[in-house]
Amino acid sequence: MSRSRKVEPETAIQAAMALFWKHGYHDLGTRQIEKETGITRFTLQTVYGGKMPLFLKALDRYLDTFEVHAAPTMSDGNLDAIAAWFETRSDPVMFPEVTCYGCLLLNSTVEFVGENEEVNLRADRFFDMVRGGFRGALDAVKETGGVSADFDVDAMVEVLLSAAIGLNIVIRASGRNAAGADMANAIAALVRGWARPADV
Amino acid sequence: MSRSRKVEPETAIQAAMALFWKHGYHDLGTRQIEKETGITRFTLQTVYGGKMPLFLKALDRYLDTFEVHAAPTMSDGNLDAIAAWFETRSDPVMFPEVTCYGCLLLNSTVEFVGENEEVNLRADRFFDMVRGGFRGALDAVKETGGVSADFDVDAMVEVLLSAAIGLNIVIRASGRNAAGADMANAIAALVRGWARPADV
DNA sequence: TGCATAGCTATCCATATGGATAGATTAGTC
DNA sequence: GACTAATCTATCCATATGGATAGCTATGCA
Repeated sequence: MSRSRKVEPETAIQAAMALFWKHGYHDLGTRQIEKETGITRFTLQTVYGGKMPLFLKALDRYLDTFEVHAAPTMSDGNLDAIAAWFETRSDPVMFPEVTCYGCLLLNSTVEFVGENEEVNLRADRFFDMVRGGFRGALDAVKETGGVSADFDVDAMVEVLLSAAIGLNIVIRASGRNAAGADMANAIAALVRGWARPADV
Repeated sequence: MSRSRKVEPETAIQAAMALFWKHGYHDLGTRQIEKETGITRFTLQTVYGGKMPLFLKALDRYLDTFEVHAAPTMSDGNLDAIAAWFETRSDPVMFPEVTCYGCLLLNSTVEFVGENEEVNLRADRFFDMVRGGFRGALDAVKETGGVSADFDVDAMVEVLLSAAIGLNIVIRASGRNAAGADMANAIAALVRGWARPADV
């Protein structure tokens, strides 16, 4: 049979994802990828098809992980769960060493200005996931009477999305998750404030 | 005396600012700057000192303009003014052909990951301006009784900042100001909803 | 033990980058 | 009209980039 890969393909793509997360696409060279992930420049070409395909693979891996572990999916009808989702962001239990660089997909979206179709597809998936998560959560809250009857779910989904984006950008700007603490707490307070007055 | 510049220095820096706005720093070459602004590569070196100094000059110019024309400065104690500031963002009267690329300073902050001190200084100035603007506006509203007495100004400043950032990122992601309409309207609705119940 | 397969090392290449420089050109001044 | 100074044009340069290729090496089955 053949010779075995120097680094596990799975480990390799995780490492590549972390690199793109921090440096973005254009500011990361294939030689640096080789040095820091162990993926040979040869393998980068023959196995992954080049730098851009590897990048897209990293985006997909990011989205898969995000979907399972990080996306807002609280549908227990509790505003607190939404608030906590924001609070956790500034003090994450998982992967703090990469999440301090913000959100890989937001970063990529900013970098490519919506001019790369492949990146756009991933961005669409990402925004759908986040919007859908918030909508499901707020729908459940409204259904259980956690907010007043005239609460505009669609509008507040957009508000939550904007807040989530802002929080991630602020964190990236400083490179520290904790730098988003004030903002995260403020958003959490806003969300909790949506509780039906009688229930407070 | 000496020969006169091919393009007005003022026109040149405006054009350079627009280019950096769209393309960012790393993805814009000096030859492209030369072609699209009229700034000779020679002049870029001798007069502006190189690509990075020109970029920083563009950032400063952006901030100066932002401070005068775009920063939130409504201190009339009216929540509507704050709401309108967001609504205007998705249908700007001024410079729609560049504002559709988001906010130059946010873009730069994302690109440099807080690792360039000169860029950091500009980012600090920017965030101070926005936070200060929102705080002044909300303070005035609270003072005139436009919101309830227990309204947490500091927290809602952070909420507005996160919303403003999110809005600009969404717009950049699509390259169209109008793409931020739903989000802008939602944020405006949120702000108007802060009005003291008795006043609604 | 030998052979086939796939990965690795080490180059090579065309291109693009930011920057430097030398000679031509244009302006205002004496 | 000649001189001076700043800008322009046209190169040149060292470096870095993504990608391609040729020969070496390790792996596991026959």
